Amino acid sequence: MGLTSEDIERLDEIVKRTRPLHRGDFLFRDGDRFRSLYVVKTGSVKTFAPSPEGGEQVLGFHLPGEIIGLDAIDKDQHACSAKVLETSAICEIPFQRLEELTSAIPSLQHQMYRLLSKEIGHDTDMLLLLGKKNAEERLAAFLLSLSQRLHKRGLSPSDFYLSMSRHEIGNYLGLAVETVSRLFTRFQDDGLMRVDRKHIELLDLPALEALVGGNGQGRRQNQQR
Amino acid sequence: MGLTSEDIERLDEIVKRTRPLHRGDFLFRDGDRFRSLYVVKTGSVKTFAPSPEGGEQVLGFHLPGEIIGLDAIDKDQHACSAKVLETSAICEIPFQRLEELTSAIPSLQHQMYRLLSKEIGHDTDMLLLLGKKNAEERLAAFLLSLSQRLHKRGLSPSDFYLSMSRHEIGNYLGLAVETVSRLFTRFQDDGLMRVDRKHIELLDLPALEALVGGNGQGRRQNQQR
DNA sequence: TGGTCGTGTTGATCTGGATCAAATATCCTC
DNA sequence: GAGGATATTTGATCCAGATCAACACGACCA
Repeated sequence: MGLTSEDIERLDEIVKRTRPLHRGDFLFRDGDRFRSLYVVKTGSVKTFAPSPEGGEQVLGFHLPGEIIGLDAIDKDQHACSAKVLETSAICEIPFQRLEELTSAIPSLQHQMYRLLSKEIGHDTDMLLLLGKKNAEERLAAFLLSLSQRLHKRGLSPSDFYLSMSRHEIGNYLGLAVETVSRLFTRFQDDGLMRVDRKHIELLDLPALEALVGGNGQGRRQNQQR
Repeated sequence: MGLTSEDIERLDEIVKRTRPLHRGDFLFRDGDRFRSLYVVKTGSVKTFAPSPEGGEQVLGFHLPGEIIGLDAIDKDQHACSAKVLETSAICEIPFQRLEELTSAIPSLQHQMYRLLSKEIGHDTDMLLLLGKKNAEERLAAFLLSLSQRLHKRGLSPSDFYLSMSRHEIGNYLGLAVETVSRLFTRFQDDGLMRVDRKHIELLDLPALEALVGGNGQGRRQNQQR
């Protein structure tokens, strides 16, 4: 990424490795002072924000290689909580130190801008998903997203375990638990995947992609074409 | 914001003022190479992304003081289009130049991080809105958001014109045009606001806030409490 | 003055997915 | 390994909001 090995070393110096965290542990809670970004090394983390009615909105599931906490820079305070879904190794990067480093290393600064920008892009994708896609498309998109992200880390794109509950999946996708459950059943019946508890096998990636893509016509066809 | 007048001047030097743009003009289209960020001085702009089915998702409406294009840094290419909604004055900031400047001015770099982070925060709010709120709450939130943003720029928080169509509002909020129209009528009947064509008068801000806030119970109560 | 087009409103109907209700299946805890 | 709490699944019903279908305005123009 345009960083010299010396740069990498300097970056490496400010990263704190914490001992493994376990299911249910918090990286931070909403309202906490913002100090660090976190990077998932192994395991998974969910972030979620309280909604005014007392419920919560799951904002994302974070897999190895992904960064958490970027939304807190603005207000210097976390607006969401991050909870570990399974035993995980997480790195902590004190933001103050990182910021100093990025001032000194232009290519690192550029990477930071890209990282923040990429996060906006993800959110945009979610907006499209929540605004325009039906239940089936949402779940297919979710499964494919997991698949692709795991694959990027060298893991199997078609055989993996879900570390989150159906409840959390539903919350994330704006669907009721029951709908998620029914869709898993339907997808299995249709030969798209095999589901056993938390264990997922995607049998027909192309078909799932077609579902997300453009064949099905979204929520009928809602709004502007 | 921790910038000296000299800093401001250097920043000012790289900003391009373009002649006024008119309704329908594009700042950029999705797929365009990313070169600059844009800041609305007066008027308004909508950004929207194509959805696979051929429709589009309105991603945001941008009012004076707001910045456009941050999502394109990552891929060095725009993933959405930006269209002017009414005669508007827009500033262009070549990103390359800005990036050089932020390397030299730490407080400006910090502002950039905050800006990007804030954008993520906005998107997060929208996710919550689309994922957990019903039609009524969405429209109330939309109106209040406009109100607050206009007020921040010294304009009336309760009396303004909508530069976007009902269609665009619906698309943005994940609602059908008809629903938006009906809600305007209902809000008016309930004495919350006065609507005349594009002209809006908010008569009862507190009541609107209550609608968004926590009294109504969202989409019933959906998902986790 | 009348016609056409785009936008907005209003009414009737339909439906995807939420809710409600129950029956399992898993998971802990001691 | 029994017993209670939690998660998941499945079935029945309901309803907010989408869709379908007219109709009402302007705005603009010939």
